[in-house]
Amino acid sequence: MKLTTKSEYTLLALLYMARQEKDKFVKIEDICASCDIPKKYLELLFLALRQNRYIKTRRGTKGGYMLARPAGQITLAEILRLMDGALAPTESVSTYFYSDTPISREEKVLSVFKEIRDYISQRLESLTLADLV
Amino acid sequence: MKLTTKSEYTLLALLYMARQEKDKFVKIEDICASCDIPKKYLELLFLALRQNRYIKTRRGTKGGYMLARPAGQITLAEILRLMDGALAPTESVSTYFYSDTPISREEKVLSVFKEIRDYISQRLESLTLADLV
DNA sequence: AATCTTGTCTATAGATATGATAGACAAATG
DNA sequence: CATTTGTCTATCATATCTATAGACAAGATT
Repeated sequence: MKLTTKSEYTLLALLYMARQEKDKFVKIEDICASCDIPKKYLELLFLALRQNRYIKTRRGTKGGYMLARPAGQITLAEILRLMDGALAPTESVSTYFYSDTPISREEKVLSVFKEIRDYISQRLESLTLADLV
Repeated sequence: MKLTTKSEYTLLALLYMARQEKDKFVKIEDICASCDIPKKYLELLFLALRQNRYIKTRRGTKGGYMLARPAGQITLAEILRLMDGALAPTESVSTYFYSDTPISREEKVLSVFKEIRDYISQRLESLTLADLV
């Protein structure tokens, strides 16, 4: 688990959108100005958000971005996973990891890391954008 | 928080030492062979451990490394912090961070991250090497 | 004393990840 | 058809991570 500016920028931008009136497209320019994010970089992040159906867009004058689903249906966990990968503190306890390495024989170590992983997941899955506005 | 091989290697090595009979110096060679860690790399990690008084050493034949304190007095938290830095999920909620950035105005986001940070710290501070052997 | 063994320390190299930018292209609007 | 705004791929600079090299220091053995 390493949350980078990708997650931070994305969260800021999504919360900005969540605060807009319903069905209003907001320009990336506005978000960048308000949240102090480099425009070209946020475009890249939005590309991923759009391809994963978290936001929808329209081009041209009057174009922009808006949430594709109600804020209450977008969890923090899915956003952070999309932007910065698995929430587990180490690869060795990431859900789809398996290999017979020395650390995989340290059962007690692994179980602590798994406990932490589960706590983080549950906490972040229980929160939606609506909870954070 | 990003746990890398530094933390994993270090933990493996410390646990190996914790399992030895008391007052026995163990050669880095042995640890590397047993835990599958590159020797030169582990030397580097041990340097930090030694400078921070977690292990003590002796050179020459019959030399090697051993824990400088009882395993029950070395917490997981201090080792992981030493090797991979702050346990907070993001810089923005790391203890000595302050700056007036957009994220610092998102109180609810920050408080979730702080909650996670506190959970991780408490969990890891409550565990010592002795608990993991 | 000479030599072997093992740890100390600084420098550096290669690979990967992160943060950011450039620019050609596509579609909506007036 | 010109302007505006989003789409997408490529690329770059910097930082971080993993690992190695090599000169040096000190304890052990003979």
